[in-house]
Amino acid sequence: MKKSERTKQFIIAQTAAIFNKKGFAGTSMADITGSTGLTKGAIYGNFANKDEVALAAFAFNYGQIRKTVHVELQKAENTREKLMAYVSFYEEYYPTIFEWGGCPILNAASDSDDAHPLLFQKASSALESWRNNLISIIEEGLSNEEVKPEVKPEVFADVFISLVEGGILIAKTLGNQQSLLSNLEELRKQIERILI
Amino acid sequence: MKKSERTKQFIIAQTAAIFNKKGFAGTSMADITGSTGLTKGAIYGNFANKDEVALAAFAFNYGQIRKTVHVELQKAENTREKLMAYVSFYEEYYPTIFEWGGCPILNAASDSDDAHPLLFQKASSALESWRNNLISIIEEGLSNEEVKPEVKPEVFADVFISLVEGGILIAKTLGNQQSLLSNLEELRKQIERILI
DNA sequence: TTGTTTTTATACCAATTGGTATATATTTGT
DNA sequence: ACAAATATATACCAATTGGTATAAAAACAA
Repeated sequence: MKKSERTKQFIIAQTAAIFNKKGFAGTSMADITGSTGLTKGAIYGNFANKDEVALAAFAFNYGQIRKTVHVELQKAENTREKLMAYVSFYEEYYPTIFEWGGCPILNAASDSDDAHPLLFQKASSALESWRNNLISIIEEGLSNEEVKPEVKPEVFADVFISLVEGGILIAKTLGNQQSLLSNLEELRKQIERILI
Repeated sequence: MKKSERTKQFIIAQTAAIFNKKGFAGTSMADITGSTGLTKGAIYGNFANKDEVALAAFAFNYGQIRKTVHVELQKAENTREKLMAYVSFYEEYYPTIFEWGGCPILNAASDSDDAHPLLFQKASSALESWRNNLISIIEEGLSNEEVKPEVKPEVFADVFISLVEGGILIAKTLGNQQSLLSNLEELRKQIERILI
């Protein structure tokens, strides 16, 4: 790995949480140089502009979560285990997610919807891919006769995502983890309810 | 109503949607003077600083929703009708909410959590009061024997809020209203499920 | 080790940021 | 209608914004 690539990764790692917490407009180049200890010369030598750092930071934040979920998902062997793997992931990692400023998809989507179309598109794609993955799991469950035939995959996927993101939002805003934990427990029940 | 108060209300009305869409850091004084047609002199003659305009804009956005929900809620006579009134409100007004940049509580909470403690506190209070209102409705339903005794008010309130806010988030991010509408339909079913 | 390429620090830039002093208009109470 | 109070426009401010040219320093290939 060349020096430039290492520096790039270092900059991303140092600024990812800042962008997630303060948003695109709220994060300045001074924040970036400050948190990395590098100068503007180094930043602009590795990134074309602030936008590219923000985009890379989002990809990093999202990638961390994606990667970890993927590992949990690999262990799962049927529909129940796959859906429950998501729940377990959030039960286990929510303190880390909170430390990093909350869910990057929620943050990036509501931060950039009107101001930063490129970042918004990335957030949108990330959410869509999560949703599509849930839909696939349920569709597979339907054809395997693990899921009740009247279940609509899209509808359940949206409820699923809402209980997770809503739980994070409430817990972070009210400062009580319990709201997320009880949402996850409720999600468990709703998963059981759609299974045969 | 004095001139200053009228101007104040005018500034708030013109900037409320901008703050909701672009966030605190993303909205500049130039945005405020631009959208009102007034100069800095006029703005700073009526508000101490940008913070106060942002705070007033949030209060306005939240107040609009609160007021309209309150009207719908007045017509309701029992637990079912009260809970359903919320659902009907969102079914009816979601196009307006989207035009204004989405739910002000969600936006303000995720915009200000790390950057602007005062605004975050307002968003937090707003969410708490919504949650408390739902809890009260369910508690009353419990003592009236309209709600099944095993129902936990806090848990259901969190699920309720999550389905609404999650639906808004998904619909706005993916550009499909259907996710919100199906969440609201699902919420209706979940309300029926806790009723006796 | 040397010569070339790449990476970084410094110093600078114009534009914009939030904010203020003040003088001129405009309301307002009488 | 008139004087006092209030509100607004203009011109300005220092600080910060994102970004660039350039020269020194470090990494790299031979």
